[in-house]
Amino acid sequence: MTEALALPDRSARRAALLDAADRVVAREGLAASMASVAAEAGVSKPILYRHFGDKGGLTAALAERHTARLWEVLRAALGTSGTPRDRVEATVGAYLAAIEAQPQLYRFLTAREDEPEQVRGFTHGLAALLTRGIALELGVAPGPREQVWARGIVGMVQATGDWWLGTDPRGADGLAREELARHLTDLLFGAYGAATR
Amino acid sequence: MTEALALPDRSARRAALLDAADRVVAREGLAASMASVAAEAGVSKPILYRHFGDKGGLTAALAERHTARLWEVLRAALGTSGTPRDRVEATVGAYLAAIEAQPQLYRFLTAREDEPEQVRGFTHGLAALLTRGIALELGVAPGPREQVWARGIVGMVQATGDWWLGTDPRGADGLAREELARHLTDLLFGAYGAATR
DNA sequence: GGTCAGTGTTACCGGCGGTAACACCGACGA
DNA sequence: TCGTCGGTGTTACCGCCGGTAACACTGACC
Repeated sequence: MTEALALPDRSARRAALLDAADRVVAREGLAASMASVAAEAGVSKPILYRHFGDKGGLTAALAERHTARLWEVLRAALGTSGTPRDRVEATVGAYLAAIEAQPQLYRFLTAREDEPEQVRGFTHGLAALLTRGIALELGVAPGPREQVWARGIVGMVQATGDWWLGTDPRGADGLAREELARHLTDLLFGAYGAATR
Repeated sequence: MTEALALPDRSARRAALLDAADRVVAREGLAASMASVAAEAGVSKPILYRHFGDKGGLTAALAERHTARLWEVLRAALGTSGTPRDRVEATVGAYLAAIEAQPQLYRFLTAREDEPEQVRGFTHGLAALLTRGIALELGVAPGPREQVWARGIVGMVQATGDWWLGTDPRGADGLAREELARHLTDLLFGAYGAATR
C-alpha cells in the first residue's frame, strides 16, 4: 500500500542522488566522498546509506547507470565491418574515447575495488562482457583461456588508458588516441612477437 | 622503559622499520596502516614519519627493497635461451611466481598509487624496466610504441595476476601458474588474432 | 485521538594519515 | 658545576573518512 506511493518517490530520489554523485565525481574524482555527495544532493548522509547500503553500493549503481551506454558503444564497435583486427581497434578506441570524455568517472569506477568479493564491479562486468565476446568471435564456449584473455585485455587497456590520461597531450610523450589504440591493437595481434622474429 | 638498542645508527633503524613493515604487510596486506607498522616496530608513529616522510615514502622504500630481487629474477628469465616466446613466457611466469610467493606484499605495492605524480612507484619502475627491455630486444631506441607496450603488458599481467590470486586454486576456475603464463604469452604473440582468422 | 511506519535529521563512533608540542638526555663551553 | 642546546623519543591531538545510533517529525489508518 504505502509501497505504491513510496516506490515512484524512491526511484526519483535515487535518480536525483545519482545525479548528484555524477556531479561530485566529475568534480572531485577519486576523492569524492559520501559526505560531499550528500551535500551536493542537499540531503544528509543516512539517506545515501539507506539507498545504497555503502559506498560500494553507490559505486555499483553509478557503474550500472553508465555502463549501459558504454556497452552500446562497445557493441557497435565490435560490430564494425572489416577484419577482426579492425573490430578490436575500433573497440579499444571506443573505450579510450569513453574514458577520455569522462576521465574522473572512470578513474572512480576502476579504483581498486576492495577485496570483499564485490561481485558487482565495473571491471568485473567489463571482463565478463569481453569473455563472452571473445568466445563468440572464436566460436567456442567460454573457458579459462577466454577468461584470462578478457581479464588481460581489460587490464592492459585500463592500465595504458590510465597512464595516457596522466600524460600531457602537448608534451613530448603526447599521444593521439588513435595512435594509442593502434599500438595496443598491434600488440594484441602479435606485432611484438613478429618484430622479434 | 625503552631501553636498549645499542645506539643503532639511522640506517640500521631504517632497516628495522622496514623489517617491521614487511611483517605487517605480509599479515594485513592492503589494510596495513602506519600505526600498526609503528607498533610492530615497537616505536611511535612520528619516528616512522621522520624516516619516510609519509606513507608513500614508506611504500617506495619497501618497493626499492624488494624490486632489486625481482629485477634479478626477471632479468634471469629474460636471459632464457630459446625463442623470444620462451623468454616472454619465462618472464611472465617469474612475475607470477613472485606475486604468488608474497601476494600481500605485491597487492600493497600495486595498490592504486594516488595521483600526486609519485615518480617513484612499483608499477612505474616495472614499466620503465620493460620499456628498456622491449627496445633492447627489438634493437631500437625506446619510443612511444615501446612505452605503450610496456605499460600494457605490465597492466595485463598485473590485472590477471590480481584476479588469479583471488580465485580458488581448487575451484572450477582454478588455474595453474604455468597455464596462466602460457595463455598470456599466447595472447601477446597474437594467438587471438590467429584464431579469428 | 492514539498508534505506527516511514522519512528526515543531528551527533556520534572508530580508524585513518599526519603533526604539534613537549620530555628526556648526552655533549659542551663558561 | 652549571646552563643551554640539538637530537631522539613520547603523548595527545587534528581533520577527514566510511558508517551508524538515536531521536524528531509527519501523515495514514483503526
